[in-house]
Amino acid sequence: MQSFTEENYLKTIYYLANRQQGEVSTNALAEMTATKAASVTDMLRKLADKQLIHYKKYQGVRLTEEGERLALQVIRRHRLWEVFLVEKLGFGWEAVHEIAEELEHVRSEELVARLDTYLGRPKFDPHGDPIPTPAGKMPETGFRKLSDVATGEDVCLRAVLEHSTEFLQHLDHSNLTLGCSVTVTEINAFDKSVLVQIENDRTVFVSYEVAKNLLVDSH
Amino acid sequence: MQSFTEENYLKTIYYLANRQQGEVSTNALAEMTATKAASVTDMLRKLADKQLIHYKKYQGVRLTEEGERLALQVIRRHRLWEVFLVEKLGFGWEAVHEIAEELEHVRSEELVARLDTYLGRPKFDPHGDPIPTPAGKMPETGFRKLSDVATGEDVCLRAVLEHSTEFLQHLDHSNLTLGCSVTVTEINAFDKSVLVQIENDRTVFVSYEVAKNLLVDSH
DNA sequence: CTAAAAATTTAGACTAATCTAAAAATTTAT
DNA sequence: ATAAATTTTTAGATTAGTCTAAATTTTTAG
Ligand SMILES: [Mn+2]
Ligand SMILES: [Mn+2]
Ligand SMILES: [Mn+2]
Ligand SMILES: [Mn+2]
Repeated sequence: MQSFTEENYLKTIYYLANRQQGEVSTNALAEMTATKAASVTDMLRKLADKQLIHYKKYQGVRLTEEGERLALQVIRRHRLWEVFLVEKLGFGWEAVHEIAEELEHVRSEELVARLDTYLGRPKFDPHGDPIPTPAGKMPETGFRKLSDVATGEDVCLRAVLEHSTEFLQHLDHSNLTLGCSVTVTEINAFDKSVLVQIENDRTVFVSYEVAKNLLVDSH
Repeated sequence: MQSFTEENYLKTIYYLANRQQGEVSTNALAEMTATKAASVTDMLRKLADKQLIHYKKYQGVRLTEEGERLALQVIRRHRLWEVFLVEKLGFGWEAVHEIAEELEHVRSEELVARLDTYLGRPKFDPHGDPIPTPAGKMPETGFRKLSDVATGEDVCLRAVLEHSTEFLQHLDHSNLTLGCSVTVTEINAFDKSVLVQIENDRTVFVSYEVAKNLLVDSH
């Protein structure tokens, strides 16, 4: 059994490993967990002793199979709770992350299984992130960035890469909702901003910064 | 802001103070929290420093107003989550306490308020225990024990005093469900066991041990 | 009312998680 | 290829919560 702290480290290692390529560095972990590098080193030794990570001094860190399984269980719980908070309790998608950070540490297999059933076995969380399987596998999504879509293409908004309140509220104000169908009508050659038509209705302006953080697929 | 541990001590002090009369003893707390008396003493000093309890060495302990308010907030969260687990996720009433022990420590006013609304502002948890108000007051229930009911009286099952799995499952098997109306048809003079007729239908045998742990009211 | 028993507190130690400052290893740049 | 810069680890402390063993206070009983 792991502590809250150990679970948070495992989750963070998972995220960083999938953000960059190869081993995760001590400093990157220190920044993400808002601790100091010295503290991270101590924890890495502990996780290595428990066989949850591969760790050689000065060489960075990588999850073992068991470590990845545990990390994905935590992420599964996090994302299921986020679905609950949005779908059942009516929270906005910008408000749920903080609360899910706490709920994710309630470890009861039975609870997670029943919550999953209650929510209708969702495949994605409110931000479009895939929910890991009970067995501990992260589903692949073939999403690409809106900034990579060609003019005239008709795609479906699926996920956000940026989770900040400001970004999510900006999307709300622009009527850009996950699940909605958009057509790229124009791409500005200079600043790469795009105009998209939402659900064959109104057209909205999307800056390159925003388009880079929106994931879509082709229905 | 209190730690999980501090919240658990406050809650335990509240329960013990309302179980007996007067101050709560160090040993009673040690037993309830499954720690040693020496550890309790350390924590009592800390809670006293934070003005959450009245504490004089060797004299036992009592919650301050602020301490009681916090204890009741924890109990409110615990009981609301128990309602959620039974009503929404379909857990049996014997299975929810353990999980609620963890969920009760997720501190988000907004979460508790929304959960309360979502559940329909319940007044009682699955065991018939009253849910404290958001302001931190414990509602009074005028319940009395089934063992104190006279022959011929018609009452409603409202709560259990004993929360063990064995007891709760025994009630399930006897078709004794909270909310159901029972009439005492006979009281055995020797062992104080009673016969009750459930919902004007079948009659079941209730031992004195069980009757002492069932609370009822007169509709 | 004293002496034994019981309850409580103190003293000193341990673990988990963190920190700062200093040392060591690795990477980068001349 | 060496020196400088950066990253990482070690050393030594700190805090929360816990423990055992010993000391102290309160309660109970003769
Ligand atoms: Mn999140
Ligand atoms: Mn999310
Ligand atoms: Mn309970
Ligand atoms: Mn209960």
